Amino acid sequence: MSTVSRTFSAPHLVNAETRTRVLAVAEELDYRPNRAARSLKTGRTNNIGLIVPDLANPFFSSLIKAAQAAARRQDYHLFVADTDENPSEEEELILAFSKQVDGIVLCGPRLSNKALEKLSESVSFVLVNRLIRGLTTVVMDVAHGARVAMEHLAGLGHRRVALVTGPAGSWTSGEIRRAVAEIPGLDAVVIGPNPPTEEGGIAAAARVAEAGVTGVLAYNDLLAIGIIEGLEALGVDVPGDVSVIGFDDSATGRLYRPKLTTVAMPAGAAGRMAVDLLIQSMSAATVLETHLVVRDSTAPPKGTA
Amino acid sequence: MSTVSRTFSAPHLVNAETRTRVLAVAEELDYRPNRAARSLKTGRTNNIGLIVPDLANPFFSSLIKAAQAAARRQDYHLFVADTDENPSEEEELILAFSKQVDGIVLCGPRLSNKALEKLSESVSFVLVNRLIRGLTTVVMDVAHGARVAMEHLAGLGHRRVALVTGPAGSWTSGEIRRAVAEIPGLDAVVIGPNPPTEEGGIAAAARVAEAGVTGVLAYNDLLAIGIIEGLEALGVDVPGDVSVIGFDDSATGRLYRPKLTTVAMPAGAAGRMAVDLLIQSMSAATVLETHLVVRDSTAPPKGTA
DNA sequence: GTGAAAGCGCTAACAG
DNA sequence: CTGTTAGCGCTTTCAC
Repeated sequence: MSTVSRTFSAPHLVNAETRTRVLAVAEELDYRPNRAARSLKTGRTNNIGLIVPDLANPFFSSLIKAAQAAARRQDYHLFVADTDENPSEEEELILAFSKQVDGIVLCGPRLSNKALEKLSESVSFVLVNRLIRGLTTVVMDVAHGARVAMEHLAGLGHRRVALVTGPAGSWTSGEIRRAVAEIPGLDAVVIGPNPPTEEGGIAAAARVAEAGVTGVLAYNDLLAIGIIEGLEALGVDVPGDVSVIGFDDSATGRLYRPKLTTVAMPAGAAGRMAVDLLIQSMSAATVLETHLVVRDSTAPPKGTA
Repeated sequence: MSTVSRTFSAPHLVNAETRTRVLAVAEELDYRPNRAARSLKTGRTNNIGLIVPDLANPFFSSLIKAAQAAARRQDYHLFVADTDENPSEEEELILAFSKQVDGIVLCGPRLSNKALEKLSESVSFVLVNRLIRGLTTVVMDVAHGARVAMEHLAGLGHRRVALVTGPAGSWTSGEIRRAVAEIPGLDAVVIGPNPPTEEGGIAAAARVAEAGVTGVLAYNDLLAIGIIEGLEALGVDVPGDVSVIGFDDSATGRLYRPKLTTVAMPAGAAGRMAVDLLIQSMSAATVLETHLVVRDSTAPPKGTA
């Protein structure tokens, strides 16, 4: 019995010939170790939980895809769940997962620092795009992305711009806002918080139009596209009258017309890293780079040419 | 000890007052039942596996989102995995999941009927968009969608059309092809199989252009968009020279310019139903309706107006 | 309505 | 290198 156990979980401890025999019989009997029993004994599950605000958001899809692949390579399975941008659901999910996983990758958490610190006592987790001292994190350098985006607009001649922020409680949204506020000599009006969706953008478009700006940086591509849709419905041309930049470099933005200028975010890399950190139970604070992809939704302001 | 157990898994068997006391102490001790131990004893896990060909495909994202919500409502957790369109990976995943879930939702499986029937002896699963006698299935009426799409093209005056099919092994792709072949008096050239991605579409565009057709029905929106991109790169205007229809009604297609005419697919409903069927361990063959959404990528052929 | 006891399938000392 | 043994935390008869 122990020999069988060892054959599966520590093959090097068993004679090669015996091992082959065990494997052969296992195959014949269609035997596979029961993971529940193994977890019960070892306390480890070989499962990872992944919690995101919105499963349907393409940014998180890429992240999940990469995370799943990374987990699978190391014989881990991935639970996924969606909080619907709802902090209390987030907490419930963490609790529900906690006994069933070795750790949780929490993406764009909306819970407070305090709540997160408290929870981290009972489950180990890796935070993606949220920075809390003492917790393992993978963040993207959105501040840099925001600065480059604003420089791009300034370089084109834009002087008065809008920052259309994302959900309240989003760390990246706050970072972007902070970075923009610190750019010397920039006149940026802040519009938000907004739901990070196309609808959110359409709703924000009126406020953008009223703000009398010629450039817009939006929290993500979906929001940016919504803004463009809303603006065009109001008779404002993009990029003729107003330039718009998003975040994420999503396929939707790339295929949209005008092709969206956007800050590329390494979603896949983040998913992969988070899973790897969790499995190696390393603590670290990793910063991933971002860069601007200039396409057709930005141009010099009217009257410049 | 048993009383505590009963308090959590069969509360009605325990005195209301005792129950309250147990719950209070549990709360204080931060106690939550260990699911691994429970599974070990009961043989049930309260977990469901969900396997899709591509996690990053928005069609599957919607399906997953709905499936997760349905599972969560019934206190089930969802494992997800991505086969990368690879049948052998699909089989491995099924096997890897089998001991850890009560059932598997298999979306757009690429394995053979025989392999699937064999596997169904050791795990219970629900098939989405694949019809096999005796297995529980949720399929979308893509044949109807294809017919309506072709009627739409015919109604606009198109006589010679192309059907750009999806991956080999895809049941929906086969269904669409069959349905199209059976439409009387329709001259349809079949181009495929193709990977169901934008790149696949770009690659297929040349063959579409050579085929001398004025209308195209593509396996999904991604492929349709790729075809449009490829066609326009070749100087062919959509819908001026060629009309294009996709399948899925994805956000990307809705936002793309020209706004894509497409066959709407009830991805969310399918995910929800599949999970519900699995949990109720019902066997059934459910057919979900599809409908055509006419937008801007279709128009009468040149010289008709 | 509650407690006592057995056992789910595995792993991890430990002895041989 | 292999076998023996105890026990992970729960559920489920079976008594009471």
